[in-house]
Amino acid sequence: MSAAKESASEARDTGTLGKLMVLLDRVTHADEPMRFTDILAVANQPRGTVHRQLSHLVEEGLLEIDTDGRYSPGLRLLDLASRSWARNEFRLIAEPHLKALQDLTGETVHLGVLRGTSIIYLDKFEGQQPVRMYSQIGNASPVYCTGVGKAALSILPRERVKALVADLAFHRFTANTHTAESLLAEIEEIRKQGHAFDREEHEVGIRCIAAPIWSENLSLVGGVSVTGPAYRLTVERLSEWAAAIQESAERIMEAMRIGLGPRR
Amino acid sequence: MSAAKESASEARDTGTLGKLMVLLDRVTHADEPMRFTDILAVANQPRGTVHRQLSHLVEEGLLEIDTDGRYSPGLRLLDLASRSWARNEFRLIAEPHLKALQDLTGETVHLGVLRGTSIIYLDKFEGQQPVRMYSQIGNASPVYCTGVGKAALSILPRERVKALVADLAFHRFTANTHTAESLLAEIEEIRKQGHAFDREEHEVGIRCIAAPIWSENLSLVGGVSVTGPAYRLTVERLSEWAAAIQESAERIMEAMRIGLGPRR
DNA sequence: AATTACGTTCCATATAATAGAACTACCCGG
DNA sequence: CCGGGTAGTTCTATTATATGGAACGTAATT
Repeated sequence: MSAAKESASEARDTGTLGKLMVLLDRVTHADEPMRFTDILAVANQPRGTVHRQLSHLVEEGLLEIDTDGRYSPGLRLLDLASRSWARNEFRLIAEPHLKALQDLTGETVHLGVLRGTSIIYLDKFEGQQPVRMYSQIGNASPVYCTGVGKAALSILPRERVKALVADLAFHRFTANTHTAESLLAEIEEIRKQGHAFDREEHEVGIRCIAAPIWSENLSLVGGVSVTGPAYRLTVERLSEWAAAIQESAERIMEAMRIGLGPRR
Repeated sequence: MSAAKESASEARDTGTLGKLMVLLDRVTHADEPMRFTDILAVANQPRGTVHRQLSHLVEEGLLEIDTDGRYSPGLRLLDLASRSWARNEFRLIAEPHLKALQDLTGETVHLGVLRGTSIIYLDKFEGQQPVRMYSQIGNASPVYCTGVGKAALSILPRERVKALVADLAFHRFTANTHTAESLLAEIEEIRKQGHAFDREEHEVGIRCIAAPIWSENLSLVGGVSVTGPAYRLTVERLSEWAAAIQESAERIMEAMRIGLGPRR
C-alpha cells in the first residue's frame, strides 16, 4: 500500500465501483467539462489509474469526452434516471396530492425525500408558465436549509438527528442559514408545530412551508413544501396554509399505507 | 471460464463496471421491482456473484432494496442525471429554437440525439397543460420507428447506416413499423427531402415530422421533431411545417458552430 | 528546433471479484 | 410439531482485474 493517504477522511471504499462513483460524482458535479489534468489533480491517484477509470466510465456512457478531451456527464445517465423517476412509488402516490396543493395555493409545490444528509427533490408542480422539466427534480439540497429537510429531521428520533447533524458541514448560504445549534433548536420547535419554514435560509428571496412525510419504519422520510418569493409570501401568509399542507402530507401517508402495505 | 455462455450474443465486457452496468440496466428497465431470484435467473451467473454485485449497487445508491427484498432503481441516479441534463450543451443551445417551433406549430416539440441504436430524448416542449416533467425526457426509443431517428440516420454515411441496421432487432410496434428493407428505402427518400415522417410507426394515433441535426464530424447526430395526434395531423398538414422545422434545425446547427467552436 | 506540458500505453504486482458450497431463515404441507 | 423445499446470505481459496510507476507519444510554447 502506498503511503500519504491516511490523512484524507474519505473512507469510502466499496471496491472498484465505489472508486468509480467518486470519480463520476466529481465530474458530474463540476460546473463545466473537466480536462484530464483537472480531474487528476483532485483525484489524488496515479495518472494511469485515473485514465483507465475515466475510459471505463466513458465506454459505459456514464461520462462523455468531447473532441478537446474534456469530460462531461454522459447521456446514459438520463436513460437510467428516467426509469428511476417514472417508477418511483412514493412519487406516483403523492402526485395527485401535490397537484391539489398546487391548485389550492397557486404556488410551487415540491416533493422531497431524505437521502443521507441531503434532500432529493422527486417532483415539482409549478403554477404559471410551462414548467422547465428536470429543473429542480433530482437535485440534492442540504437538509439544514430547506423546509422539507427540516420537516424530515423533525420526525426522526433525536439520536439519529444528532448523528446526522454531526456529519454535516454547515455552509452559510444566506444570513439566515442555520448552524448546528440553531438547527437542533428549531427542530424541537417543528416537532411541536408539525410543519417547518424556510425563512430565506437557502436562497435570499425564497421562503417556504413544509410538512413531513414518513413511513412507519422510517425507511422513507421526506416531505412536501409550498415555495415562493419572499416579497409575496410572508411567514404569516405561509402559516395560513399550514393546516392544508399537513393534511396533504397526512393523505399521502394514508395512500402509502394502502398502496404499499398489501402487495400492490 | 465456465461453459454454457457462448450462445449469448452479449459480448459486452468492460470488466467489473461493464458487468455491473448490465445488471443495473436489467433492473432499471424492468417494469417493476425484481426479487433476487428473478435477477439471478436472467443474469446467468453464480448466486454469490450476483448477490455481491447487487449489494455494491445498493451501497452506491444506484439500486434500492425494499423491505421485501425487491430491487428498484436508486435515487442516486436522479441526482447524477439532473446534472447531466442541466449541463448538456446541445440541449442548452437548442432550447430557444425548440420553444420557437412550439409557438409556431402549437404541437409538441422534441429534441433527440442518437446513441448507439437508440434515440434519447433530451428535451420536450408541450403547449397546453403543465408538462409532466421527465415524462419522455431521457427515454431511449428505437431509431427505426421515430421521426428523429430516421432523420438522424439520413445524414450518416451509407455504410454506417447499414452497419447500424444490421445490429437492430426490428420489433413490430404497429402495422406501419419498418422492416430493415423498408427502412433503408425510406432513408434514401429522406436524404432527398431533408425531413422525415413518423406515420404511426411507433404508436398508433401518433404522427410526426422531423429534421436532422448534426455536427461536422458527426460526433453528434440527432434531430428536432413536431409530434401530435394523427386525427389532427395528417401527413399533408405536417408537410406544411417542413420548411420551418428544417430551418429550425439549421439555426440550431449554426448556433452549435458558434457556441461549440471557440471555447466559450 | 528545443522544451515543456499533457495525454496515453505498458506490464509486473497487488487487490478485488469470482464461483462454488456451506449456512441460515423462512414458508408450506402433512 | 416436524420435514423439505425455497429464498437469501456468508465464507474462502482461486482467478481475474485493477493498480501504479515508468516509459512513450504527441501536441502546444517560445
